[in-house]
Amino acid sequence: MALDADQIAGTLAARGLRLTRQRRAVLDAVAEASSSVSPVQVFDAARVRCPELGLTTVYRTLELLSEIGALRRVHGPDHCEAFVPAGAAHGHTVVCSRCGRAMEFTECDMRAVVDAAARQTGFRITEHFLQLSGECPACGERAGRPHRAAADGA
Amino acid sequence: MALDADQIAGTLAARGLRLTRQRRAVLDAVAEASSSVSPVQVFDAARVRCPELGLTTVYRTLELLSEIGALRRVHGPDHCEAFVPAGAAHGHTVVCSRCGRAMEFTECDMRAVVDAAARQTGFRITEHFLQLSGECPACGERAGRPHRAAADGA
DNA sequence: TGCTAAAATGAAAACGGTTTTCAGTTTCAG
DNA sequence: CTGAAACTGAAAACCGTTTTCATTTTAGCA
Repeated sequence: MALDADQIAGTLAARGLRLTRQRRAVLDAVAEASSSVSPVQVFDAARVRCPELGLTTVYRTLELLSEIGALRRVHGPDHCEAFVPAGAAHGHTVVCSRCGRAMEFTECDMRAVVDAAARQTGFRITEHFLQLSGECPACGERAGRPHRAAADGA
Repeated sequence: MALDADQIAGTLAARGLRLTRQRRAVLDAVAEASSSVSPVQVFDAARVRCPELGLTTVYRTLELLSEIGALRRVHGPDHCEAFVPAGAAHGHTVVCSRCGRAMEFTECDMRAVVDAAARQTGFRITEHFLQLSGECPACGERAGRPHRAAADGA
């Protein structure tokens, strides 16, 4: 997920802040994740690179990086507090209910749904959180289901 | 939100469970709320009717009523864990990010989106979790936004 | 190169919401 | 009436998050 470390470093510097080794580790951990991640997941992942990293710093950094727009907070169905790289914020996640593998999909046109909801409720809708789940191709095959082309769409 | 107490009592009875005074108080508290409510809000509201009600019971009841489909869990603006009465129809929830008020919308046709996601990822999609958030009509007006008749079919 | 002030850090304590434990009460079937 | 199961509230335990605090790192500068 394209998170330009230099650019982020610049944004921080403009505030007199720094992109330290710890912050870099947190940033990378979120960027490399295949789905939204909770603070503890970030902690575990980032610790591989930066073993002396503390959980406190993870929280502080997630907060900070959200503030400057590098990350985005999302409400996951499981963990309420989860983070995704800001670039992926408008993509959505498909999670395999068998193996947990997650993929992003970006070709999502929610306009019709959002418009319908706005029409029905009168809300001015500004955000949507969508998470799909099902069976990934690998699990489908493993379960003996013939591997139909992805474009099949059924 | 129409929550038919008799029907719920029946659903509970089918499991050998009961709609006690306390559970009834919790149910009513959520049903009467104008927005999504947190466990503590339910506690406070239900206590007016049932002063000896304990917070523990509120948690247990909210869990139970969600399980049988009488309530729906949503992500509130402040509190992650919030509840709204579940409409009879299987719908989705729109939550106001200002005041927490929630509405259901049922005219949701996710087929296009789901198909697109399946096409892009190769997943066989079986479930979706969708939550919209934005600004409810009342908050929109309060914020000085002209009341465009979104709900009036405009 | 040293020095200073600000930024940043981790460990531990504090905090607050949720869950579990437990002993006692209510309800229902027989 | 009696026994078993459902149900309850208070208190304790639990767990994720935030705050506190003493220490370390860093950038700017003489």
